[in-house]
Amino acid sequence: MDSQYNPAQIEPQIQQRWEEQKSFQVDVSSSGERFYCLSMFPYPSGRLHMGHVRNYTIGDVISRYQRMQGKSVFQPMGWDAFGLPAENAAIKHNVPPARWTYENIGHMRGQLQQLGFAYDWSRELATCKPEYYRWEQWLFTRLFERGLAYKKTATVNWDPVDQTVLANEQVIDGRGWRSGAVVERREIPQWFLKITDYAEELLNDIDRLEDWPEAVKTMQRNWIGRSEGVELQFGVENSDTVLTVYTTRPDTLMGVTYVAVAPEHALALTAAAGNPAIRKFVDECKNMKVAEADIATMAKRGLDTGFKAVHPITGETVPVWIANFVLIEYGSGAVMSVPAHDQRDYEFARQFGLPVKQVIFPRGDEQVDLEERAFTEKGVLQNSGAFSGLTSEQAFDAIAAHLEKAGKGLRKVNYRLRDWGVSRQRYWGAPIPIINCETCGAVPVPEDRLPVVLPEDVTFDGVGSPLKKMPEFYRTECPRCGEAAVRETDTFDTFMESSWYYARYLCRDNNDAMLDAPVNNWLPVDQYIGGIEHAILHLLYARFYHKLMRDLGLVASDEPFKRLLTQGMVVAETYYRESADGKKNFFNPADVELERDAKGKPVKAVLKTDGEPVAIGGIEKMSKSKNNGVDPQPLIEKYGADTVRLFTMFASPPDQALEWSDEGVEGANRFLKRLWRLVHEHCSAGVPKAAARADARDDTGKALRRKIHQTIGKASDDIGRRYTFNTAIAANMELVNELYKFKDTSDQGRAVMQEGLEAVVLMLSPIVPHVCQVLWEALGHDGLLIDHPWPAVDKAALHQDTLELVVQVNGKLRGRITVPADASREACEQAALADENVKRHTGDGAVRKVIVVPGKLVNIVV
RNA sequence: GCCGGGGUGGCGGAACUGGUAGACGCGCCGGACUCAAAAUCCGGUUCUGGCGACAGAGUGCGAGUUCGAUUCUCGCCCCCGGCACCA
Repeated sequence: MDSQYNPAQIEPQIQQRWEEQKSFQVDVSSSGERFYCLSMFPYPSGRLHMGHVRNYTIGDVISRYQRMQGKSVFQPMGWDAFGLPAENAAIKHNVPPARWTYENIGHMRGQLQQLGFAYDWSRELATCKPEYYRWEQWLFTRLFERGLAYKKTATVNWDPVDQTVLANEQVIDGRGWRSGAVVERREIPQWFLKITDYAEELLNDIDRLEDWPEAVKTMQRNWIGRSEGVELQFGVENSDTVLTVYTTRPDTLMGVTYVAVAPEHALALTAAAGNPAIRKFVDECKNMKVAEADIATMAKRGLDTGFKAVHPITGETVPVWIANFVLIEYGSGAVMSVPAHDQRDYEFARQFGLPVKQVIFPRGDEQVDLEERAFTEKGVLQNSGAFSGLTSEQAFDAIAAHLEKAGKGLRKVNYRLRDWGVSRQRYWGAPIPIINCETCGAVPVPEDRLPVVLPEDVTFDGVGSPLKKMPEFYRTECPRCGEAAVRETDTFDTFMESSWYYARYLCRDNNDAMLDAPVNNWLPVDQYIGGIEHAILHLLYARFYHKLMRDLGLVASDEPFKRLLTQGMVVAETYYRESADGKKNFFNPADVELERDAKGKPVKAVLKTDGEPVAIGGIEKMSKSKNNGVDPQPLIEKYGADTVRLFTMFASPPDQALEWSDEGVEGANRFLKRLWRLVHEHCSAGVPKAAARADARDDTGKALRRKIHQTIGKASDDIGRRYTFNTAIAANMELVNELYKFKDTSDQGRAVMQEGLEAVVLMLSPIVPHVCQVLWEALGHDGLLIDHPWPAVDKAALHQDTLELVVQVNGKLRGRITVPADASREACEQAALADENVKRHTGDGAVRKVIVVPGKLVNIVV
């Protein structure tokens, strides 16, 4: 071996050997124990960012570890290739989205290969290819036939100047990002998948996801949002309209003082027709975003329609108001309002001088001050006619029964979850396989005419979808009646592609079916890894899709992902200068130098190019807008893939945010060089014969062997069970420090050293596979390390004759004692009480109690 | 606003089941090697007081449970992720 660690030289060589031997190609039909390890595939944005490197290193470490456990491991990679950025790039650089995407894929594939990930590249897929999305189109037509896909109107952000629908992120301060025009809400017809039909199963099956993070499961439960309540009707005076509302608190029904409807509600439109002020208000309500966060935080606005709603029990009337926060899409677009017992209703009533009627009173002596806020807890009913005196729980049943008997209401289980809108008014996506015929309506494209291929050679001007300007695409004939008809020009939400790719990897080349039988040998995915930002949408849609595919007989399991690891974000310091107009101009951390005080605390940051100071802006998620992204490419070139992999695994546990640090990368590289030198030094004196058994008799040798096997135990648990790769690495660094101190050059000593070095190389190999392969060979082994089993703990080496115990007096640390490993409680107690410093603190005080925690501590209570 | 997560030295983090707070790394300080620098090696490094032995304080803030709390309970503050058309 070379005396110098030279990653630029060894990494391509090792990668080439893996490739030549097809080390990571998997025979899907092979038998034996299987492990499917999947990282969320990337959007091909152009270059890998640190988030990708982190995600894929985690997956690679788990894959390589599982392989060392003797399993057949499948780890694929592909491209979530449809999406908005390709269209933005097309507008900006005048390049077709397809070309831009394929070029990005080419570049990023090269970067992934440089990082040495153990992917089966023979199964790579890209979702923008017709061979992929044809099956998604096929599935959609099946769902359409089953009534699981349907069309209804939905609200979108409409840019009146660009004549286009905007994504929420394209609406900035209420205006279109390109046109600057005030964005309007607009209702347009769109396709939906009935995920609500699966709400109950999606909720119940969360309980079976034992190896998912609790946080993700809780978020999904809350997102689905099952509730039990009553759906009831208010009549409207001088109108045929019936206002249907849903409430989880029917016990508060007698406290209703008004009913609120959405600005788009039929009753609001009727009121607007005869009243210019109402008309104006309804129009103004259109100027708001569709995002829930914006709706929840915006100023509440309302106006009386003049209509009176008739209370379903008392027959009394209450006013009907239009409120901007009531959404036409959720439920019926109307809500009953009980200001005394709902905080939002309370604030609205206060703002507009509507009455507050208390009907629920606390059970105990709790004080209720309706001048301050609503009383939202349950209690006992008063002022509620026949229901007065009942508890909230009793009143729920009594009022529900009363309404049901009168035909004015029904108990109902409700879900917060809404059906999944899959239409996008965009070009770069999978075409929705529907033909609109004037006589036959929406007709699915027949199976033998799929895929509906997206034309890739397009000109892009940014106004509307190019598909709408391509008669050769949309002009067709109705598959049913043969008359001239028009193709759907909307495309699918890209979540459609990412909801089933994990299964398609296993039969990528099957052109006869979406999935085939052998995929079930590998599903569900054993380990899925991706960003926490996907905790709800992507992971819920994929679960839904899996159940759809199951019900179509395509998969045999109920859930797609057995174990889930959600990685934290990659964040970095931000630096900026403010220009005269108050605009912040951000600088990349790579271009900034820090000045520190005597303690090393950063006090000032200067730009490398001009030496002038820049402001330190705080740590944020790496992003283009803050210009704090660190490009992994130069780091790979400077330090090698192993160093980048080691740093990303060492800097923090995978589920927490990772803060970027150039010095940390330097440190990771230093450790690899240190390990290299240690092996080199050891081997330059000749490699001990494999037959020489490490069996130390002296104390230092025994202590080192104990450390070696303790480290194996810890690293096995950290990598195999806990997924705390940072602590596994730290444990190996400790071991390397111990090996450096070990100077015994006898045959016996060198055998222990050999044992220790082999253990470190094996344990680190999933994380830094290239350097470990070279060191493994230097240590006298032939062939590929990836096929060597994970090291085992020698229990005999762990034995200890004596233990150190901590002694506390009243819970404070006062001394340490060394006792035989098998010392009795009493012996530990005696030894503790005999300690000089302990004596000083116990003094003359009577010992009230002594707590002995075996192997850990003795606490003396005085 | 709602749902979820987080807050520990100068910094990233460790402490896994209520039991030694600060492992490991970075940074900084000192030393060795060198003509010198880099690299490397060795030592120190939570804060305060003390030559030291040691003592006091300390895990966002305020209370509580406990022999003992970073860990459990309650109330608050701040930061981050998601909120259905970014992926």
